[in-house]
Amino acid sequence: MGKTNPPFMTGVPELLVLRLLSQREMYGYELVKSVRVVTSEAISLGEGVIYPVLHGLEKAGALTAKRKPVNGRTRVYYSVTPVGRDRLERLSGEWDRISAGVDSALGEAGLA
Amino acid sequence: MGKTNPPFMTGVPELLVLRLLSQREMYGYELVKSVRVVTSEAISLGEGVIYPVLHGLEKAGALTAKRKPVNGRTRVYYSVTPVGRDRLERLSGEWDRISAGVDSALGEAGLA
DNA sequence: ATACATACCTTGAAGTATGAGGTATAGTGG
DNA sequence: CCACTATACCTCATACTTCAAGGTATGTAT
Repeated sequence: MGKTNPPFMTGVPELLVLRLLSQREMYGYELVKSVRVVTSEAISLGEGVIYPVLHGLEKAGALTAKRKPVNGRTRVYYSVTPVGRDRLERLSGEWDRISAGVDSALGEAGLA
Repeated sequence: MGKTNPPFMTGVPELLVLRLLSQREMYGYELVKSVRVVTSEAISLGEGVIYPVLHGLEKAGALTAKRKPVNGRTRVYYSVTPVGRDRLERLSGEWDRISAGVDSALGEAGLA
């Protein structure tokens, strides 16, 4: 049934979604593909990850949704609110702190 | 009641414990303090985190435990087994992959 | 006596990434 | 005309794991 809490991924989807949407509005399906691109294929998030994150952030007031019909299909575009920008900054700082800590610990011996 | 799944921390305790023990054997209480030191105070893990990780890794065959009486108190020293070294390498590579991906995504716009 | 550091431990709570599965329309190749 | 793929939205159960708080006990300093 697949792994549920893979190492180092907690919080990453939310951070990436906020980061991407802070540059331009996008819809869910587009985000799925964009994450792969901006992480150089290092990280791949399924729709089952993206959509819940989107809904959660919208409920938290960090995103606003806008429905647009395109070619008969409906797309839901998301934009970042001021609340979302605060959240991005906070999360981003948290990431920097922790990744610096881990890298510091890992590099104790043979760093290039 | 305190946060349970803080962002970016999943897998980090295990990685740090394996990394520290790969350098020299240590006991739980010592690890708690060492983590703070090697991460430059960026990461602090309580005993409620360290001990379960230790027990889990021992059960998985990644660590071996050795009881030593010191000054009337008992210390349990842990060492990394070959299985643990494999696990450390795998986790370490995973960390590098994901942190590189995130950094790449975060740096898309205004990197210093 | 009081308090703090050492040193081990367990427990309940809660968040969350994942794969699989579900619906529906548009376009493409045979 | 039919099958298949891509687009585009969605939900759900599972299982993992960190965390704070609390518990036991000894040594040391005040």
